[in-house]
Amino acid sequence: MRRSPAPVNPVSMAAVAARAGVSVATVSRVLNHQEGVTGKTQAKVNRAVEELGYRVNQLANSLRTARSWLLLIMVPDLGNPFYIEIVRGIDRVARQHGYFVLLCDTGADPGRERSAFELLRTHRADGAICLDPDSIQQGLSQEINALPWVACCEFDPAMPVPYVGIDNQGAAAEAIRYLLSRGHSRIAFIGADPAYLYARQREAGVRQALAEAGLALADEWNIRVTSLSFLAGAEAAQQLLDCPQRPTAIFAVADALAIGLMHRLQEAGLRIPDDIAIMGFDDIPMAAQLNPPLTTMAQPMEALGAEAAQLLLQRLNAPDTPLIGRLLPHRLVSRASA
Amino acid sequence: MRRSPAPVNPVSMAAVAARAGVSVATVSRVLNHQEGVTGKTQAKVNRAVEELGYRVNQLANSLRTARSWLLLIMVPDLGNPFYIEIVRGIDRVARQHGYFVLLCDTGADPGRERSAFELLRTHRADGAICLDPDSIQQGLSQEINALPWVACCEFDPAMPVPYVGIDNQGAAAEAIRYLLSRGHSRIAFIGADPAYLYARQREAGVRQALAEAGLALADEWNIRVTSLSFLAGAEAAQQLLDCPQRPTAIFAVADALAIGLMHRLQEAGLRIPDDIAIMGFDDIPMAAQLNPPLTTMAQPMEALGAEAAQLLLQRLNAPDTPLIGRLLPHRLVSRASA
DNA sequence: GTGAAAGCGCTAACAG
DNA sequence: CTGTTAGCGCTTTCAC
Repeated sequence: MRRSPAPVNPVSMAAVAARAGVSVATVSRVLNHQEGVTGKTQAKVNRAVEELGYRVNQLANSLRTARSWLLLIMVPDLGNPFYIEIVRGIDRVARQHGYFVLLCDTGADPGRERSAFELLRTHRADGAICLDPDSIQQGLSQEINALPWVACCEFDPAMPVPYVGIDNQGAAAEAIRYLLSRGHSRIAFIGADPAYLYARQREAGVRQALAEAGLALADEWNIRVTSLSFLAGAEAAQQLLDCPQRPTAIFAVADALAIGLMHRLQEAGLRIPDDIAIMGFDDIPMAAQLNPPLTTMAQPMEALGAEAAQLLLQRLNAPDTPLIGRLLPHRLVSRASA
Repeated sequence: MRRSPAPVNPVSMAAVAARAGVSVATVSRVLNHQEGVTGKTQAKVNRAVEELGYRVNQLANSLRTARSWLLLIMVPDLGNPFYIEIVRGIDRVARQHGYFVLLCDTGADPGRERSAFELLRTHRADGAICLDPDSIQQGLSQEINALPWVACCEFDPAMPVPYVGIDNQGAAAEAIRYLLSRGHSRIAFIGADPAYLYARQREAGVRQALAEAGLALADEWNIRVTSLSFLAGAEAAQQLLDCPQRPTAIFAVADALAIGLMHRLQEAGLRIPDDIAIMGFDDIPMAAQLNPPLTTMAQPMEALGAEAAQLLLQRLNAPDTPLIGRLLPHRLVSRASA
C-alpha cells in the first residue's frame, strides 16, 4: 500500500464535495464565485465548507493556475528608513490587488540578489521589484532580462526593464543651488558608493551646479562613504573637521548620513547652521525631528514604491505592454539646518 | 483536445528526463542529492539540467512535500525601527535555514491579522511569528491556537504558544529607579495603548518603582498615546508643557515617542537634560544620534527576532516539543539625555 | 541503480 | 447546471 506524502490535511476539496454531495468541480466553482451554479447548490457547498472548516490549498491552486500571488522585493538595506517607506508603498498596492510581499534584504550582495531572482524562476513569486544598485542589475542582466520585474530608484534606462525613480542629478543640482543662494561657496559633498546610480548622478548634479557658479568641488571636501550608516556620516564629519580649511556647508547624499554628520559635528561643539550648514537628501520621517530640523531634498518614497508596484502588476497582467520608465518629482524641504 | 492551463514552462522535469534519457524519478533523485544513483547517471542528468536551464518548480515541490519554506512575520508597524531590527534577526536565521520571509504589516488591525493567519491555513507559509498586540492574539485565540506560530514581544503566557520577550515591568522599574537615583522625584510617564502587553507591563513597572520610593504617578503626568509616532510624542510633550507644574524628568515607553518629545521640548526652548531629563525605551539605532543622545532601556532586538525564529523552526521540525517561553535580558544605556 | 505509476489538491475543458 | 477527467510538476513507493 502506498503511503501518502507528509502529514496531509484531511480537509481537502474532495472532502467538501463528498459532504455536500456534489463534485469537486462544483465546489471549485462556488469557491471561485463562478456563475452557473444554483443558489441551492451554492448553499450546500458553503455549508459543507463551513462545517468542515475548509480552506483552499493555495499551493495546489498556484501550481494549477501558475500564479503564486507573491511579489518579491529586493532591498539593499532594511535598516534604512528610506527603503522602508518604499516597501510600504509597494505593500499597499500589492495588497490592494491581492498580492503578498516577499521581502529580501540582499545587503547589495550580487550573490544574494541572484538567488533572490531565482525565486522568480522557481515559481515562488510572480514578479519582483528591485531596489539594488544598478551596477548589480547590469551584472545580472543576461540572466534576468526575461524575468518579470521592475527597477525602483536604481535602474539603467538601457536595460529592457520598466523603472521608476527621480531625476537625481537635477535634484542634487537644485540642492546645491539652494546652498549657494544662502551665501555658501565653500560646500562639501558626502557622496556614496558609485555602484549606485543615485550616487553617481547626485555627484554629477553637485559638480554641475557648482560649475554653473564658477566653483569646483575641492578634493578634500569630496568625501565618499561606503554605506549609508550613521557611523559613516560621523566618520565623514571627522574628516571634514580635520581639514585645514573647513567648508561652511555640507550636502550629504542621504539623510542617514546627514544624521551621523550632524551628530559628530555637534559633538565637536559646532553649531548648526551657524557654524556649518547641513543639507540632506530623501526626507525620511526622522529628518524633521532632528535638532535642528534637517533641510533636505525630498523624494516621494511611498509613491515610488506604489508606482513600481503598479508597473509590475501591469507587466504581469499584460506581458507585452511597452516598457516604460517614469521619473517622479522631487521637492526641496527647507528647514533649520541649512 | 484539452488545453493545458496557463502559460506552461516548457522546461519541466520531464523535459530534463527525456533529454538525459532517464526517468523523472532519477532526475528527482539527482536534484535532491539522494544516494543510489551512479556517478555516470548523475552526470547525464546534470548536463541536461545545464543545457536546458532547468529550474525546479517550487510550487509543485511544495504541494507534494507540504512545505513552502516561507515564514510569515506580522508586525503592527513597519515604520518603527524597533520592529525592523527584529525582522532582521528573524530574517537572518530564517535564511540560514533555507526559509524566506513573508512580511505583513497588519497595522495592528485584527481583520488584517486574521487574514494573515489564513496564510498558514492555506499552506502559503509554514509558520508565523506574530509581533501584534497580545490583546489581538487573544481575540483570535480560538482560531489560531492550533496553528504553528510563536509570539514575539507581545504574548500571553496562558496561551498555548511559544514566546520570546523581555521583562517589561522589571525593565521599566529599573528605568524609573535610575531617574530617581539621579535626583528626580517629579517624573512623568508617556505610556502607550493598553492593548499592548508592553504598555501595561511598563506602566506597572513605573508605578511599582515610584511606590517603592514613596511616590505616586500623578494623573496629569501620566499620558497615554495611541501610536508610537514622532507626532504622538510631540503631542504628549505639549500636554506636559501645558501642565501648571512641570516634571523634571520624563520616561517614554518607546524611543520613537522620546524623539518626538525631545523635539517639541527643545522647540519650546527647554534644554535637555538641564531643564528636563528624557529617558526612552528600546534603544533603536537612532537613539545614540540624538542631540543630546538618548538615555534608554535597551532591548536585544536582533536577538529577540533570532530567538523567535529559532523557536518557530524548532516547532516546525518537532511539532510536539514542549512549549517554551523565554525572556531575554534588557540593559540600561546611560547617555546624555537623562 | 532505475523506472512506472500513484498521487499532493486543485482548475478547467468537455460532455452530458 | 453539474460531473468526469486530465493534467499542473513534482516526490516517493514499489517492483524490477
